[in-house]
Amino acid sequence: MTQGVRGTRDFYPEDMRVRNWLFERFHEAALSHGFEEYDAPLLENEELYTRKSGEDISQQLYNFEDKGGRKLALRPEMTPSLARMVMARSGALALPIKWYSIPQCWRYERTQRGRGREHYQWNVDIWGMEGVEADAELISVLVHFFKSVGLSSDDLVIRVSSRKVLEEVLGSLGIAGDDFSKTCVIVDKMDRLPPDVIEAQLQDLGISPESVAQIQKILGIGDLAGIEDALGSGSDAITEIQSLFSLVESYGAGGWMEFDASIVRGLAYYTGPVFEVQDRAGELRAICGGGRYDRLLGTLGGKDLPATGFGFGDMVVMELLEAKGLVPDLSTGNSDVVFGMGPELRGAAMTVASTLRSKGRNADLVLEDKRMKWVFRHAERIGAERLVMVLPDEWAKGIVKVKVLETGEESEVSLDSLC
RNA sequence: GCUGUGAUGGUGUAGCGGUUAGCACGGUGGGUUGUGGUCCCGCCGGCCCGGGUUCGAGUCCCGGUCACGGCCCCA
Repeated sequence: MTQGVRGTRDFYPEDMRVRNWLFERFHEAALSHGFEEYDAPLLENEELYTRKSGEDISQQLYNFEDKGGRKLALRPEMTPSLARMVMARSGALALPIKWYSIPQCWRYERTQRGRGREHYQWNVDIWGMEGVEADAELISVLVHFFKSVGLSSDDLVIRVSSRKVLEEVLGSLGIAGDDFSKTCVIVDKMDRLPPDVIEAQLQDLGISPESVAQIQKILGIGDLAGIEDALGSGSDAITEIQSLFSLVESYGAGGWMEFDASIVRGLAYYTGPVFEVQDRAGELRAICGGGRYDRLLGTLGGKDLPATGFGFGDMVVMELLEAKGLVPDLSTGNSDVVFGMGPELRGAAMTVASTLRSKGRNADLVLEDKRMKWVFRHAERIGAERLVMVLPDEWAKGIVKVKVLETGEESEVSLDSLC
């Protein structure tokens, strides 16, 4: 009876304080870079997510039929909703747009440590810019956030590649278009699935074992020089990646980023630079993932508009912050406890509380008949700064007693000068 | 889909065949106190459900339910 739905979390006030702290850092990092917040419904039509590219996301949809027989899904990610919103106003939006959101996202799957069926995912996206300047700006938002919670490039690394690297390799093998997207989804699983499974899936797409070996060799490259050797310095993919690294260097964030050809990402819609943030120790799942998706609107039936963005879940980063001792002790934010001695002073206590509140103090008024002992313990438990006592003799003279709890210092203050 | 571990007051836990089922927090009443944080005392409140083994089960066995992990998979 007291249990929530499997894979969901309750946020008690002490948990909510931490969540708000984290979200405030998200907001601040995005706002500091000129992004605006948006939101969309948690419920979407299922067809928004049922793509044809073999992505598992559609298998893990938290979906159902409503009373009108409509097939709906709880959003597993924010990007399709965002794409829908952008498409609906495609002619009217002043480009580029820089938007962010902290939506709750859902998926139906087996729960594990750090993986519920629900999480909050900070999404930051730029639409209407083709250049890697936009991708670099996203990296800057991320680095700003990490610094603001006390994480450094010793803790984290942003691993970057580009779908164009694979595109060039696969193109030379005669694989392009839809097959290319499907290949990316399979290649993304290479380090998780047995080689024969991967080979079988790739051969279904008409890719020979020799080509598979070629792909694997490219994916093993972990530095820019290596990939330049492999693709040739004139290649678009190389030029783009080099440009991105150079821009990130200008932001002063060069130390955070590394090239890694094995970063592919499991979503079919990526088209250009893709990245993941991982902990240096390699103990956690990816903290954040993102990339460029210039042709998503086209697949949804609209006109293409270049776009790039990332999604950043709240669970994995909290694990890291807790492990590093970076989650601060947060107080309840109550500054005053107001207590009227006895029922006849209840009204007076309300007047005092109102006065304090109008002066901008957070006042927790004791609404019941409680003993002084309880009031003190209560004030201590909620971490109040002061206890404001309305006592019979003093109140007769228009005075209240104010006690600073930490120091024990006590003073008598008239209602007029109370603040 | 496969698998492991667990379930004891409201919360967190100890107990591993015979205990008045212990402790801490909480709630409540009282003592001390300046009607006053600490401290001290009393009280409230519990063995997930159903079978079985046993003279006797919170404890062992079987089934169920739920929870938390791991694998598979992964926005």
